[in-house]
Amino acid sequence: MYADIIVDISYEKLDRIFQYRIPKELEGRLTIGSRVEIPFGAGNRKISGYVVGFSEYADYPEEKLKRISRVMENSRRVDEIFIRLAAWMRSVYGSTMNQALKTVIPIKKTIKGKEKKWILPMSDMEERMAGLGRKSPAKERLFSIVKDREALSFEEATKDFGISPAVIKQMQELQIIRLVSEQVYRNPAVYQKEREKREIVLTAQQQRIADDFLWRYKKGDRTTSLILGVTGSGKTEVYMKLIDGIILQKKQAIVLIPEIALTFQTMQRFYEHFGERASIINSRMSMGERSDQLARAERGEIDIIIGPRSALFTPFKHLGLIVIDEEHEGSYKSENVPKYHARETAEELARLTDAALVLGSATPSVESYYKALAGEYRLYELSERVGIRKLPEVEVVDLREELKQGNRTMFSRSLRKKMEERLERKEQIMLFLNRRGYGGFVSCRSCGEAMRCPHCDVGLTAHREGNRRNTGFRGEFPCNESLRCHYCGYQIPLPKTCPTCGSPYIGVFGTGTQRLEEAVKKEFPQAALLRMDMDTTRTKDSYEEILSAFARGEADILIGTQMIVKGHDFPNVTLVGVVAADLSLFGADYRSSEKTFELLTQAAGRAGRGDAPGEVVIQTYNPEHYSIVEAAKQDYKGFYEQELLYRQLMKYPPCGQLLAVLVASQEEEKAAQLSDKLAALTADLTENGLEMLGPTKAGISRIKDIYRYVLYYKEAADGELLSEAKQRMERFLLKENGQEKGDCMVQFDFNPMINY
DNA sequence: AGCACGCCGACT
DNA sequence: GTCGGCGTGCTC
Repeated sequence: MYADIIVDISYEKLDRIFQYRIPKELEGRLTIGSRVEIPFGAGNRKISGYVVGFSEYADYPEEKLKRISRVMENSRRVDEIFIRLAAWMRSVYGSTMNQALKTVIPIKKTIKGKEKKWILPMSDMEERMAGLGRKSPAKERLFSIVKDREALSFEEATKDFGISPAVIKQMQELQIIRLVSEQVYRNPAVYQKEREKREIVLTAQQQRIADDFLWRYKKGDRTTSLILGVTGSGKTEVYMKLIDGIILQKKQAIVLIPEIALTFQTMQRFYEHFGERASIINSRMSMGERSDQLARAERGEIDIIIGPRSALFTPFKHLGLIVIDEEHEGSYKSENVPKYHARETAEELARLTDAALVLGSATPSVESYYKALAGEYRLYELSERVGIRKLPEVEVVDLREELKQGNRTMFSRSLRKKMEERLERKEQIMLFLNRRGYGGFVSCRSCGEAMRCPHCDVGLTAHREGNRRNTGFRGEFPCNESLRCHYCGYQIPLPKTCPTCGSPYIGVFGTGTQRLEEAVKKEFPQAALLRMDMDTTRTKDSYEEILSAFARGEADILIGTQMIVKGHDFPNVTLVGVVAADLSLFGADYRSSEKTFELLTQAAGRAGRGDAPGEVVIQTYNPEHYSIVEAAKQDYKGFYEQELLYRQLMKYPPCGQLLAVLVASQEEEKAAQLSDKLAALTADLTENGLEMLGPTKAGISRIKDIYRYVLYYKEAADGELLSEAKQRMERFLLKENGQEKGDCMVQFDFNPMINY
């Protein structure tokens, strides 16, 4: 047996596995995660590394393998746990150990590798240069460059002036120059002034849940809990009470929140109660700020961290509780390899650390509710809304009827009437459309040819930059109308004539937020509008800006995509209009109904959170579809029952497991060949009940000139055959191709959230 | 990152 | 020849 070891040096080129012999005296004393001291490099200098696996055979000339010097007993438990977690992620999600480790322990690399280094001249550098005995042209060269300057970046020196790092290092030691690394540590969180902690007052229902959970926690029961709480039932208060309880036992807590809901309001509530013992991480923070927070956590200066998916990897020494709010959110699944799901990973982390996991949602994922009903999770229900707020009244409008009546606008008569009323009463309106951009695709009405991206196999979408105020564009596009690719960002001005046949009759089809905005402007010219979608929120803060502008009452109507329905309370909003509920219903995705139900339920929850009662209008061509019917009733369980039938029938999760294998290559032929090969490799498993779909060209068969083939596997039971299939493919790829070589890239994605 | 190897020009 | 500086490449 040999040990696979990752070297504890923060340098990219060393970021891979090295194999070592295991000396007799250490046999059986090493586990994955052990920290060891090893001889490394030509000088056999002693460095530390982590055992990340064991191999029976050496992949490297056996005689060259060195022996592990010793185990470092004082290795930190946290590291060990994260390495085990990475090993778990590797085997479950199919990535390399390094990719997994990078996701789990990102600090080391970033803190040393990413910061910018500067070379500064020293005041007495001339004398020191003169003091050099021998001639040294490279030093002279650097000297002449630096002496007239304030500073020179390290990169510039090595790349542009061809000075090697060795020389720079020497000159630093000779005190001719000075090296400064730029670390921008802006003051991170805006801390509350010392003030009285705000105590949490719970309703009887909330209190019962908290008591029951903490009682079981003290007994050592670590069953995962699912809190099904209708919107406005005060899940956050319950979380805070649970955290209070585990802090009393000297434990720490991680609270995961979807990035989009990480608003100032949310953090405020935690700060008000927990003060400086709580800290927040978000994607707007610089690497420095982020690792600063993680260091504080490791030192035990904080007890609670609140953040998105990646906050899961906060190195607490005494983790006791992980809370995942809005657990159904798609953003908990990583888009990057390893494509881990925060919920599943949190479950494993909780197991490794003996922490408890609490999930919460008004519309739990079908998977989680299924487990709760099966008794695998403990189910808690919060059915009462806090205060006396009533559920909004929901009206479903059949757009087919509207069409029959000759109404061809985007607004049904009912929605229009209600909008007029609100505008008169100076109340606010939200219009929700599950689609971005100005319109759908652009095509020629003469020859029927659609405008497509030359690099990605998708249609281009039209964008109009008329309304500068809200668009977030800073005038970098000269044209007023443009065609853009949503995948690679390719952009051309909107052609006046068809590039294929020359006809001037080209037009924009479909609907989008910009189109809706124009329609509203035409119908309600007196109303002030704000629009929020991917295009108006390019910059990190514009999201917050738009929402707070709306909260301040600077506009009567907020138009937007799903972004506007998450989090945020707008007390003055009394009408929510879902303009076309079907848009998310027919995505070629088994989660379409679930997504639609979630979005509609959330959208409805936005109305009438203040004193005025709220109304919701859902416009649809499918008024009898269960996700619309049940969303209108705000009935999660009703939706779940019908959705489960569909999942059972189709063997989709939770009644089955899916594995998507994506094979990508610059050369289409190679991707096709490899995907065929992988299919052949696993073909015999179909006899045992594994279903294989494909391989075929991916739905988007080309992105940025990389061809994509996809292979789907489906299994009714526990996913054992899927793992078997994945393992076979991995082994094959490692042998034949060495992971990514062979000009192909292969990615595994379990129960994917997207369509390939 | 740190170390050694080998090249190259300069000087004994 | 030989010595030191400098770039390059490797590290199980």
